[in-house]
Amino acid sequence: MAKARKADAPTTRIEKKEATRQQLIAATVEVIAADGFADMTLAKVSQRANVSRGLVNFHFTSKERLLVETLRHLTEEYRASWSRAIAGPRTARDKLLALIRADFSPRVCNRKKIAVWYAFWGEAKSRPTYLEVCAKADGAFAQTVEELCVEIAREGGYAVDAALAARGLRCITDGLWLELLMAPQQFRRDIAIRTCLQYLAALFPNDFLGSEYDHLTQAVLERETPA
Amino acid sequence: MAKARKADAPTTRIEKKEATRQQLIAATVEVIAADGFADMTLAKVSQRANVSRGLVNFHFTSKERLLVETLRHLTEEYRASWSRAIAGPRTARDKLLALIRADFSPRVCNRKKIAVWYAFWGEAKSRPTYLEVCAKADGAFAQTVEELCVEIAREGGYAVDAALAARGLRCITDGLWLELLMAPQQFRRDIAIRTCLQYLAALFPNDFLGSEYDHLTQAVLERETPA
DNA sequence: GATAACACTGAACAGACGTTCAGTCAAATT
DNA sequence: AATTTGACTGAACGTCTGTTCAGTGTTATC
Repeated sequence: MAKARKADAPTTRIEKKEATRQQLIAATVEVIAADGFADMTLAKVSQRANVSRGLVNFHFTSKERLLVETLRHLTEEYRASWSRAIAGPRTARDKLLALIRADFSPRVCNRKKIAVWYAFWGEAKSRPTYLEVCAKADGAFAQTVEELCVEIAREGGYAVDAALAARGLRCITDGLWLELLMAPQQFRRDIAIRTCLQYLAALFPNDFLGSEYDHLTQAVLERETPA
Repeated sequence: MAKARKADAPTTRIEKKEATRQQLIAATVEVIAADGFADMTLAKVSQRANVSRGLVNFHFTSKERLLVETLRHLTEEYRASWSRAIAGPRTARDKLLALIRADFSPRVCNRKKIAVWYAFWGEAKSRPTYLEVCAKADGAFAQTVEELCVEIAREGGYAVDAALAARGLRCITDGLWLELLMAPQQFRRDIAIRTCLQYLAALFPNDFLGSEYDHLTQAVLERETPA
């Protein structure tokens, strides 16, 4: 029984270390979402993670570093979400639909996570490190959306500025996130997706307009129902 | 010379009181933009406003109240901006254009102000008062945009969901604000306005598309040049 | 011109904050 | 089995926080 152990309880030292590290990051997200950036405290984080006060500094050296690592975790999670989403479909049109689907998937698009995103964005101007971390992630996402729009415009023979179209789509999804944050009672996932589809249908009617419209919304929603 | 005094230096007590009150709110905006919500301190605010430490509590009772009043000031300033903008034009189309123009006017749409907006939004989930203040303002704005879209859709005979169209436009402007905050070097006012115009042109082609497209952008920009 | 009102000051206070570190104990190594 | 390693604890620290309040000087009132 030297190396044998229960499957769900990692006992090796490095596994355990990484586990509590993730636990601390998760607790940080919880605390920021619950109390806001200004009232986020290492005492609260360690309490929510069920560890001692001093452990955060042991793992992350300082509060600021913990925050940066939390932001990195968020961006990586988001990147993984959309990059997984576009891996399946073949056509640019279907990839774009998958991207929208991923953007409103409950895993990344829920009020708790979005509150944390906005908290970091609000601090970004005064802490350039946050800006840097976000810029890298946003840049990759923006480029992907733009490439898809370019391809759709080219293949469909649309006379639209694809870069502008891509920027518009990204803005709409960001704005919808804000609506979930600020007016959660009137936010509905299906309406959010319809807002995006309406935009795409207006710009690329041959690809997104018509009988498939409602069908698409439906299909997108069905895949989301788990949460 | 009983009541006579220099025009630019208010000397009556209530005038002076209101002046320093506004000074404190302005200083709060400055500090949040410069240091972020988490590092905003009454000591910094009073220092930037050139008043003593204890004065904030004299005027606003508590730090939290100062923040609420600052948010109220921001929402009121924004409301005044767009409501002044739509007062001039006659047609719904021109009102909508004026609304967009106002949304990107340097007076309300600059990186400092937007950083503060996002700071408050990031805290809104944990402080319902912020949510309440914003909800009222956003509700009025949303309704106005929707009414304009409804009128354009009806008069132009467009077969679009006007509510959805209005929501999309609001989201685009919000998203563009985020771009100014997070990627200021690549943000350009003319591109932002074009992004909105492209959206409107796609939904209401007869009103926003065609030869006037570039002309409109130009006209909008000319009015903005002062800043 | 005397009195009252009041915007404003700045030192003082208690509490909470991030950070440090000597000590602990279980897991890895020998 | 003995030893070393290192993740983890929790009390202690200096600092900075929002808030209070007795005192001050100017403005308004009588």
